[in-house]
Amino acid sequence: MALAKESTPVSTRNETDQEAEYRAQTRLWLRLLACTTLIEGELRRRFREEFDFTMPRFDVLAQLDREPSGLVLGELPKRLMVSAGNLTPIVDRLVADGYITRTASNLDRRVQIVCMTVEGRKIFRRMAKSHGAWLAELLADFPADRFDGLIGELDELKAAVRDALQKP
Amino acid sequence: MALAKESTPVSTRNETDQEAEYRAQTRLWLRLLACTTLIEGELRRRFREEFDFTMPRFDVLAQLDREPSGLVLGELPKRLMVSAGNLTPIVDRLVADGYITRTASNLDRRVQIVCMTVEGRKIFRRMAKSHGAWLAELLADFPADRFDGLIGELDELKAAVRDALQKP
DNA sequence: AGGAAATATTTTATACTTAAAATGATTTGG
DNA sequence: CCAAATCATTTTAAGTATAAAATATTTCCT
Repeated sequence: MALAKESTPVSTRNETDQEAEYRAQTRLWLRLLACTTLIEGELRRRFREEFDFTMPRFDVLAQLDREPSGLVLGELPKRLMVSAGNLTPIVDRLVADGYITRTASNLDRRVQIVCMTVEGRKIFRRMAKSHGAWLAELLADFPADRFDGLIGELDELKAAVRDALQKP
Repeated sequence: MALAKESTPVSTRNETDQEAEYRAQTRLWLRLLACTTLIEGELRRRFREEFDFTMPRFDVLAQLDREPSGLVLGELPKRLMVSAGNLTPIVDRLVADGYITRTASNLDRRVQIVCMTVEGRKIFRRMAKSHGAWLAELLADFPADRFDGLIGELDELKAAVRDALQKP
């Protein structure tokens, strides 16, 4: 890093150490971001080209595929880690296009239940299969015997970050 | 429109094995995405709250911080892995706010050079320090002795994906 | 030289994303 | 029993992102 053009006074020595420590964490973060961006960009491109579909739409369907009896709308932002307001137009479009239904609960009229249609499920399955194949293709050169190890590390990383976010 | 491209590198296996393999790769992808989303969301929140700044803007400044003599505008989309059109309004705003300058090259009037201002650099340094501290805080619970290992794995993963993207 | 290809950047159209305010429905506490 | 707090969802405003078309400039090829 080209930070040290001026000589650092003795009094800021711990500052320099601090920056050295930050560097390792920044490297990890940049690698994580680079991998995600790389894969995400390619997946988006293929979704668009092959199915004229977007990843956020696919992600919603993926959640609903696991729930044959549908899902309370409010569950989606939690599971997908996006804001609630974001989902409104996405769900709107999926409904308009016939992939899912949205029905108000009659126990609590604030609540809405979203559920994949038969036709939606059929199309989703086709896309999910391609999605798996694309990932397999993109990850083919990564040694198969190190998959589980990396998954485990990332699980721990995620747990550690979650813990850190809980603390304050 | 019809790109009859079969992306099935494991075509000799039966469907069950294929799906089982896809599952491991999907798990890895979802973990990667979850970690990135979690960290990115928190960083964005803090940038906004502490500095009323966004991450894309910070990312541009981070590139320019390494280049005291400025950077050809066209380098930014490559380094940041975003589209060129995306950067136009971001650079516009950074110029308007006095963080950077944009000057046309007089050797080639298509080309523009962007360069951080003295004031921009000062503010950037302050933000970069906080950014490092936030990352340190978020990653504090991840064992320090496994940092380098994970960084190495991610480097390999990135290289593998890049290779896979090169192939066709 | 003169027109075609290439290059750098911007514009346009569309979609995603968040934060914060607004809306409408339900629960709760005095 | 009703006003206030709470909750689920939508709307709004601003910013980010892409792909594709447009613009402006330079280079390349006879």
